[in-house]
Amino acid sequence: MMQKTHSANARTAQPRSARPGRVRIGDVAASLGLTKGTVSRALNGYPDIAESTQLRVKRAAEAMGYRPLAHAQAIRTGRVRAMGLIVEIGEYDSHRPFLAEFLAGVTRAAGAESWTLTVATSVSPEDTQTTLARLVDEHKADGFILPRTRWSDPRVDLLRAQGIPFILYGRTADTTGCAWFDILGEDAMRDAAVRLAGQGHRRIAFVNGGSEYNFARVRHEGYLKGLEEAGLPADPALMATDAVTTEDGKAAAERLLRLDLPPTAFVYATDKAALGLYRAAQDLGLRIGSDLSVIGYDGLPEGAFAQPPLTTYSVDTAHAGERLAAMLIERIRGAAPEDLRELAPARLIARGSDGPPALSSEKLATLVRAKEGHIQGRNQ
Amino acid sequence: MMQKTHSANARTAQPRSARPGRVRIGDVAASLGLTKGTVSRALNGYPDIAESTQLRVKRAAEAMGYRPLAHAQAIRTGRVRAMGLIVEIGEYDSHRPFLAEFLAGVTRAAGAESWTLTVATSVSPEDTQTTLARLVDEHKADGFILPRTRWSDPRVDLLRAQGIPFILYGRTADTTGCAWFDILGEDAMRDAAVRLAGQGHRRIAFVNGGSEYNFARVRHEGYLKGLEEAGLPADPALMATDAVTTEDGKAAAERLLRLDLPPTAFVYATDKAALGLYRAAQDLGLRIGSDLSVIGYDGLPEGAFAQPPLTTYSVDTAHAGERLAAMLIERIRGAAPEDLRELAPARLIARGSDGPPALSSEKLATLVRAKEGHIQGRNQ
DNA sequence: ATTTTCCCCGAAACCGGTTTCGGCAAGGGC
DNA sequence: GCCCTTGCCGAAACCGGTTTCGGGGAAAAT
Repeated sequence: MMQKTHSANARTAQPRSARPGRVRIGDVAASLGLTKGTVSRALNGYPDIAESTQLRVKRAAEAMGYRPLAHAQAIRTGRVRAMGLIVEIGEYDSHRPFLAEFLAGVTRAAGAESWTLTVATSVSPEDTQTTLARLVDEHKADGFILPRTRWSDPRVDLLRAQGIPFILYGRTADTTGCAWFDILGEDAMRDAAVRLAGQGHRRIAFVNGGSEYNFARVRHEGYLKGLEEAGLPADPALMATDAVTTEDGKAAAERLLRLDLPPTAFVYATDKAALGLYRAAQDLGLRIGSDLSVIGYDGLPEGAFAQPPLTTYSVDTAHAGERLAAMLIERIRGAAPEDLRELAPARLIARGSDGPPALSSEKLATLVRAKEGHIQGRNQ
Repeated sequence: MMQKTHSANARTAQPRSARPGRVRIGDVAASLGLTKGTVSRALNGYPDIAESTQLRVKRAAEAMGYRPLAHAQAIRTGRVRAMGLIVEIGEYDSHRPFLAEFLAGVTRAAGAESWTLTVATSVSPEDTQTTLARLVDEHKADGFILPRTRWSDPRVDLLRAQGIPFILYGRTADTTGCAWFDILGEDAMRDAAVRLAGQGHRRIAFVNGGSEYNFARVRHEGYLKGLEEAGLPADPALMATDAVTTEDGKAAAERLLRLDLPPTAFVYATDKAALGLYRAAQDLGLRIGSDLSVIGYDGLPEGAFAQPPLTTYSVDTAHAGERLAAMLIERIRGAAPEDLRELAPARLIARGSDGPPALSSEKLATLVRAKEGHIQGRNQ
């Protein structure tokens, strides 16, 4: 192993350490007849440096193009000015479509403070823990953004135990020491249910996402609250869980439509799953927006291209990233976690997938049964 | 500004630098009765340390859970063990769907060597330059992955001038000092043309992507080569450029189909644009896979769900990321750029969007004209 | 038996910053 | 006129590693 390193070093034949030509703090100091300690304090705004000197130093540093090495500062300050993000990339990963926007938001806010973002990926929760531990051990980041919060989240346990700052995108069970930013998915689901009830729907189904995540919990609560506000009974038969993919969403829709009294309206916790209803409807010859109403959540671009375009509660993912990054920096700088808790609403994008029911549940049931018999007959 | 920092420090009230409880190299040394210099050399496999000592040290370090601080090493070695990636997120960004896979590949390979990835985003080429300069100045990365290479690429100029290692995802005009990994888009386009010709098509159109990128250049060449191999003439009227979005792809298709002798087959440089042909075909009442044939490129997931599913040349983006990261590390360790140039083929996924032409160009032309007149008539 | 060689390792410098400590000079109070 | 602040900066320690240099001791050569 050493051989490798040695020969490599030999080949590059560069001066043993940093880039040549780089201007160091000593250079700035020398050019001003000061010591590097003074320059450092001046640049960092210490109060025991004369205002005039401070200005002189800053001007000179600017002119000479001096930029302190982040890792050289880090050795003393213990801060690398970087935040960590571990993206869990499963087989069917639902934040894939938002990743670019999210990163854009995070890096924009981070860059504004001259921070950077260290990204890692993982394929499973266990892998996430391992990777997180490595980043922590090597201190590659001063704090972490934890997306897709689980109800009981091992990442939180790890970081809390080590006393490392973090911020959640989402909420979690044990809130002690937790800062977070989250979207009010519960409000969206509540509004969706109320909206559909207002259109005349009486049987409104709810298809939830992966139940290990916290967002599923709060969205479910919101849906229930919506029913309550609308004066509708909560029927467990009308609720499905763990619809992650479009296929899942389709399967859930089919099951619900085969009920004796099927729902005429559907609230989906995710757009991706909601698109499954479109396929189920197509198979059954039902028209979305009249025979069936559906409201989704996320603001997935594909939803806008569906026929009819999907009514949804859209999340500003870039903004979420920005807030998370900014808040994490505050947290690392010492702000109390209790003061860093922010919730933002999702925004309704009313499109064509919901409206007054064209059929009663009874009529819908006969229609479905007729079609199903037909399909079965064909298949046999 | 200082006030802020000061009060923040006071609030956290942590020991002034690194985490308490962290085991440092001195601790390992003390526990073995050695000096930290010796421990460092032992861990880094220097040949002037006795084999037995080396083993003893490594075992102790392992047992004590010692992990050197990356930035503490960096101050002397000049290496932070991190690579940089700047993702340009424009309005219609075509690598968005691949970003997750790409990051997965990059971080997998990087993590295998205990490297990390620093990600930044930008909104324009100018922004990219600024961001790149900042990362370079602060030495947040030892080298960079440059995706979406342009024919003349300012990022290359900047890094070359500063002597900072980089690797291209794609190729560029001036290859001096450049290492790269790329997909043989030219071969894919050539094969696509030959394949369509083999199915009996005589007029094969080509709809290219953004012409500022190098990939457009090579894919165009491949298409021309394919025509030549098939013994077909190259007709400039059958070629379109800069189709970035699905809308662009649709517009290009419509223009081409209005020709006196429209093409019966289309080679698209990107799947995203190719999906535009589906919309154009739908409007004109033409069936894809018989009336019109189309072959795309990228392996976009949406293509599989189109009706009929899109035949395409699929790119293994995760693999590309892995190779790029691994090669960049080699480059940084001193390998010559000339030895780090790798090309991989795209893989044909034959689906239902291509086949023998059901109509001649002449018949197709009358069909289109009839339909167009109809639409115009309706619109007026 | 002495000298030379070589193998190991300790001591100390070094990397590029930050932070502590102390001292000098000017200003203020008595 | 003297002492005590106060403001400002230099000197030096420090952070956690890496790398250079040199020397002690055992083995090999003479």
